[in-house]
Amino acid sequence: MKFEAVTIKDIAKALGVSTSTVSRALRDSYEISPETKQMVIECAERLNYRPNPIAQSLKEKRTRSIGVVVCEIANNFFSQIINGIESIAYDKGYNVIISQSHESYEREIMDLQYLTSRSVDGLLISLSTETSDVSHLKALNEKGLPIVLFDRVSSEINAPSVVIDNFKGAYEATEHLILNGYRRIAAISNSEFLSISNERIAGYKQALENYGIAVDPQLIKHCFYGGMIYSEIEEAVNELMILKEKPDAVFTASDKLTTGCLKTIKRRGLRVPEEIAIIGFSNTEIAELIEPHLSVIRQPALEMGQSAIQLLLQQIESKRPITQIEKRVLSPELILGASSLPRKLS
Amino acid sequence: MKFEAVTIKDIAKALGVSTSTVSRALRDSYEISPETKQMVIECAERLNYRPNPIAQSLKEKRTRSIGVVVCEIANNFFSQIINGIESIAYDKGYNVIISQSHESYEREIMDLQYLTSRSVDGLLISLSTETSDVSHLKALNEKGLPIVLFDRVSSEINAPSVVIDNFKGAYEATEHLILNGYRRIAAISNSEFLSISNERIAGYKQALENYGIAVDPQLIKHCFYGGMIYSEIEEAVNELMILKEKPDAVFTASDKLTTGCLKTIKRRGLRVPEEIAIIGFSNTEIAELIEPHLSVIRQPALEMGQSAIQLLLQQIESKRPITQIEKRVLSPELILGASSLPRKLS
DNA sequence: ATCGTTACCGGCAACGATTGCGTAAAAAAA
DNA sequence: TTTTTTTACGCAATCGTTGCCGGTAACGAT
Repeated sequence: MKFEAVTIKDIAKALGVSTSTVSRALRDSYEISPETKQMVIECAERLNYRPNPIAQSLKEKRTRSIGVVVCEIANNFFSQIINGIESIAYDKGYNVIISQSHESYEREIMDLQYLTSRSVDGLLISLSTETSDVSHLKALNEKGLPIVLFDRVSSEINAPSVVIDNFKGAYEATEHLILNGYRRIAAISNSEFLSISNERIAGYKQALENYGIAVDPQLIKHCFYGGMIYSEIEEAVNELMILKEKPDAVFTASDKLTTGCLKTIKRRGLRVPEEIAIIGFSNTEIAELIEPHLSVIRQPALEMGQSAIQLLLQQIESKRPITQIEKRVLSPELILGASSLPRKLS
Repeated sequence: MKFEAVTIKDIAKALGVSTSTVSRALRDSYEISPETKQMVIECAERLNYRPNPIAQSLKEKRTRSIGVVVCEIANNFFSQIINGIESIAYDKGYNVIISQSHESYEREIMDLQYLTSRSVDGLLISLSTETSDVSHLKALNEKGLPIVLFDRVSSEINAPSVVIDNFKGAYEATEHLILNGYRRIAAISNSEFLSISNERIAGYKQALENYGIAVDPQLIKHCFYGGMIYSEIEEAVNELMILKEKPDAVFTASDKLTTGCLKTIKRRGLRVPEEIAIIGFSNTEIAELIEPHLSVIRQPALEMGQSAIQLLLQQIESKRPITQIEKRVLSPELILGASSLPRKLS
């Protein structure tokens, strides 16, 4: 398939027919006699012919490949999503081209440029932290490139999306802490520019309000890079712990933040949950191994990936542009461990 | 870039020159006058022209894309490797097409078929557990497809490779256990068909022998799917724990095996390291959060990915076939925690 | 005998970019 | 002024595949 690839011409020459005939025979056209078809198909098999997808792409203006942009591959949540995407794409004969934005707006633009220049048939993207202006995506979408947003979305783009019910996840986690007796609950979240971040903080606030606890802005920390840089988390935790009224619990809004926060807490020698309880978003598969067992809000990452690519393929393979913009909302799951056990009053 | 992509023809028409002139001007050919070049370049920018890589591929018989086959994306070790691959590929203008074999030989064959039919310029692969026959890869390689093997390799294929010094990692881990006073050291490893598995077990055995400890076959367990199926590990541990002479320590030979084994041990309520010590290969970023802190052999995954793609690009971009088959060996790193602390004699 | 169908198949062009070859015009050499 | 050289560009083929148009033979109908 590399140097001496067999082409339709070789078959034509071998059989003494025209390339058009071969092409049609292979595509099972009605205007080719059964005998010729038979002959062509046999010859193709004998020569181990594989159609050249490059040439097909050039003609048909489709590449059967889709682009995926995430901030980071080496991340439980995103690698699980990619797993979901890949599995379905594979079944449908599409291939997946992966790019990382590393949370950089510029890099995201570059990625997109690159992917579109490679003529992907569609795009799956979770926005970078730095991305506040989405006009590049809007432009692409309006030009007719099928796009599906997932996880970190933007309402400005008129495209289907798959998200987690972030509000609910955060609300339930916070409520759980409240019901277990915690009152000064801190929140550590990603950049405030991120959709997911705001929704999660909103859920957190709503829970506090519903239970008559005042929201204290001092207790809300944002880590711009979402914990990609560990010192960011460390600083946030430190700032919380030097408060006059220290928090008795903390809610963390992402995977890296959760593990990073716990790491800092442990390094400071604080006992969990006695001195500070913790619950957070995380897709780690080893919450059970962490001491104390970590209470987590788990996101259905695999399903998210599958949903996203399904929506995309649906869009790609439908002839007419979709008018109905579907927005799928998946529910996160609360998995309770010992890190948020009922508060023991001392 | 989707519907009304600007082509070289559009520029030619707009400027009243031929497409060849445009092409040559854009490629900075010496036979185009500076003024014309200037004009063409300006026009190209104005129209936001992007060369169509599909057409280029068809002509140049290269796609600037490389295929990657791993058993599983959602795995710390492999996602870190992919991160390394992607970062360098991106810089060099290549894109990365990812496939998962899910440890299945058949699926691996399919993946390969798919990737080669997409005319990737090169291939990066870590063999599936089930793969014992590598003739498909040999054939591909001999046909001229540049291949680099990583992690799970086969000596039958005449291609560059990047591996971890598995023997050393296992040896040092086992030695560490011995020096800390453990004597009945069990080993849980992947399928015995896997190169890495054998090397790690060999290192384990060598360490035992060097310290005058007899190798007990009963203490060596193989999990065919390397822990993809949790029950496999559970069973292995259970078998070890019903032995008359129970092990006092266990060495685990992969990420999933390590965490899975610890999970089982914890579920059985065994104290670590008092009742059983553990050390194993793992690339988790949160070993520190695990109680007791997990002693791990950490593999330089990012570097492995980077090394592999460098070797591949080197091969792709060199005119003549490489005669020197390079085999890079990276050193694993022992990171000691509390799970393998010196044995307290009771 | 002529015409219209039907069944089959080939030629040509096109997708977008690149390139060897040819050549007109300009510049240099005679 | 004529010849040669250089400069600068166009033509057409090519990569592998497919779509459109057209053509031919065979056959039955008129």
